[in-house]
Amino acid sequence: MADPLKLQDYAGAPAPIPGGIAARARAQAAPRYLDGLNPEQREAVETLDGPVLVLAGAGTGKTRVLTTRIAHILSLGKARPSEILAVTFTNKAAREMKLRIGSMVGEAVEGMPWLGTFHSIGVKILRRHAELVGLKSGFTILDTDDQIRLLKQHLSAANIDEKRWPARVLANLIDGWKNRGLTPSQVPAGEAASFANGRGQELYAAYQERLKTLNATDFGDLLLETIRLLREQPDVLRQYHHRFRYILVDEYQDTNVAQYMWLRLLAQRPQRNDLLADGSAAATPQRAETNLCCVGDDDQSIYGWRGAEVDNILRFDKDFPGAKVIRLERNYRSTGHILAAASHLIAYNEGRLGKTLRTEDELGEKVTVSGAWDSEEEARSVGEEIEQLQRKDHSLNQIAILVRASYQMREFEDRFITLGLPYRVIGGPRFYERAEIRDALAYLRAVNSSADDLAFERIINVPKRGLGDATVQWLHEHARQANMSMMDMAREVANTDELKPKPRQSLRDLMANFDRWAAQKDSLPHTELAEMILDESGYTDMWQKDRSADAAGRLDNLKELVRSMDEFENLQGFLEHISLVMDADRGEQVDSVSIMTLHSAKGLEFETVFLPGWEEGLFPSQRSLDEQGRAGLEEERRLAHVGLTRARRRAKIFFATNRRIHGMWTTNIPSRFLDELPEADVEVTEQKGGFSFSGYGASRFDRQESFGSSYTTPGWQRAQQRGGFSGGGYSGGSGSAPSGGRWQKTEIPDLPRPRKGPRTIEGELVAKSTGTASAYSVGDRVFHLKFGNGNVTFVEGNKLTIQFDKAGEKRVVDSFVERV
DNA sequence: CGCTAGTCGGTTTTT
DNA sequence: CCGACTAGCG
Repeated sequence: MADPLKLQDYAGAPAPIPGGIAARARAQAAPRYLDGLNPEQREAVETLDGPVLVLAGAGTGKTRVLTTRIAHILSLGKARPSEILAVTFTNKAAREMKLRIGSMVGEAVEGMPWLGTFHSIGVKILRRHAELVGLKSGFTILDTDDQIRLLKQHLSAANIDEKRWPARVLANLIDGWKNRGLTPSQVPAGEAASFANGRGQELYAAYQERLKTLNATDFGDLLLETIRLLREQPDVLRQYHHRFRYILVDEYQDTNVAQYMWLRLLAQRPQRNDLLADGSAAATPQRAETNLCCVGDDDQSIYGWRGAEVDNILRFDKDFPGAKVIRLERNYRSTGHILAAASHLIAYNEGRLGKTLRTEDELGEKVTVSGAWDSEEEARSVGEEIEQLQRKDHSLNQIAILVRASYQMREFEDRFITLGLPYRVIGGPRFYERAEIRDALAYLRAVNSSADDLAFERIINVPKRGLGDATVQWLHEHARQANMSMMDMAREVANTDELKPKPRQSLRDLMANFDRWAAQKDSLPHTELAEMILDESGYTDMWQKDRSADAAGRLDNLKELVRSMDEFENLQGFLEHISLVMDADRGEQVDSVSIMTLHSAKGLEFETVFLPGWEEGLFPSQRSLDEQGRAGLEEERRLAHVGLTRARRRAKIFFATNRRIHGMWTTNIPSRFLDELPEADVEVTEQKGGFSFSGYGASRFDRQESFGSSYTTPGWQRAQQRGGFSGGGYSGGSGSAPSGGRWQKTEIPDLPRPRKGPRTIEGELVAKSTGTASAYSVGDRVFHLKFGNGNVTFVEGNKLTIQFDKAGEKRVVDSFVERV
């Protein structure tokens, strides 16, 4: 620690006398960090003893309460930084919390080793006591990809047809069991039977067995094994009970059963007598208290589908008797109309604790609802509105488009590319999940430990070096028989004539490389080692030769990876943390519109939020309804609530009558959520008398005959053929065959619709053209970030028409391309 | 072994 | 429509 003295100062001593006086003195000085908290927030910060549940509605200062509470504990000397357990769900949240605590208490935050995600804290505990659960402390953590590859091996070993019973499905099943804290023997018979004719449980058990031999865990084990450890080793449990004087949990509504069990073990301390074994425990009066503080919002629980149990938060006061429940209902984010709309909507949910959000802000703009004929027009409207805002000097960084499903994004991307409107897509594959990163890591893992079969297998033929399935299979079997790692087996067999000459030579070269790298592992700085490995293995070369659009990006990612290794002491340290902590937080500084899913928007806020796709079937998602029934609907509604409450000043909802999903045109009716918005806070735009606010029976958004302008979209043409949209848009028929179902997919034969791009939008394009001649001319070879390489075929002002090698013909603004 | 043409199946995402 | 995965050929 950089400055132990300062740390001591904050921490105080457990003994009551010096800390007490100092604390009182500080309290009288009315610590500055408490300034500006409202009474409820203050109560949440100052109620330190016993279980506390803080129900923090959207925008009510949840993180502030959490961080201030920690600062408060520290400055009162109630606990040392190392005696506080603070749990979040994501690394991002943990980082942010650390940052904010740091800004209040300074370096003391560096002494908080127990601030992190459930998983990272689980690892920390497990590494210390690994032998007690049958692991060695250097165990590796497998991610989903490794997990699936391992399961594939098991499936083929068990002679199970992978077509019928995919490894993916089994992985999900096992994950689900682990989320619920179930070990193989605890899996309910009925569920185990659902996979491979009742062999699910057996496979789960075999998989766990295999993990132990590999000295590996998957993500679920990080929780499950910790639970097992704490249950089976009372001494260890006592040690942590003693250590953690205060426990704080963020986003409690997202906890799953395993996390809940984990938490309860740590938080539900035995009564005081049990603790008196330790001398210092007797000295402090509240030792036996469960100083647990959970912060969450049942109305923002949107991860039920991956095991989160809203129930955990709903019954908190039963689990922790005497719990104090504090509601934070003053919203500091959104204007009146937005908040009213969101509150009214969420009130339709039955399973909730119930909060009433208030704001002292002005009413502001009403939430707008706009209809569009199809998703293309929807994207066009959103684009126009954004450009209007842009003209009024609104920052694009303060604008977000929040969609239900990621396939909705493309439409906006296409449109924004045409307009030359900068945007960024948030989410998508995360940094460490990208193939190139995983490959690079596999090389490093294999060099670091010759026992890491999974890593070795991943890169044995990447780049292609003539070591295909046959060779890998051979190595696999023989390594297993000889009870040695694949790498060791490979090293041996490379010098015999058991393999055909070609693979043998390849293998020999590869192993020579590995030996050389391993020899330099300790002498060379690990970043240099990494660069060397990536170069000499031919991996960098492979991407440099690749001419696809994302190859450049991948090379950047690799550079980024090597850069990020700098922060670690050595290769070992880097690899230990990488599997848990690696995520791309490379904040683009360019002013741009954010496009993301509603899920990934949780916790964020923007001045203006666009919410497209509010249609039955899409939002609420039909699948959610089918699979989860009412619970599914309520979760979708919470998602809508999350979406609306992301907006500070403007929320703009859209729905499209026609949408192309997977190449099929579907006709949808407006979302029921639209009917659940309060009339007084909503403004329906861009319709000429079509919408009548007729109460909740017949949707007031159902009737759509009256969009005035002329449209050339397929949906419109189809509608005209059919004679308009009477009948509420339910019918999905193509005109010939009658359609039964409401969500019937309808294939439209290729109508003579205008070619995508130029024609329908010519007017706008010309109007926006800068007039200055483009620096490009016909025939130029250019590179585009999204579309890759192509040739310019037409130039008009700053707009280029480009024939891309892979993506086909597109029209883009010239600032989006560069010459190659 | 590696490439390519065909099939299949497509919410939401963290660790 | 578009990507991921596989069977089957060179």
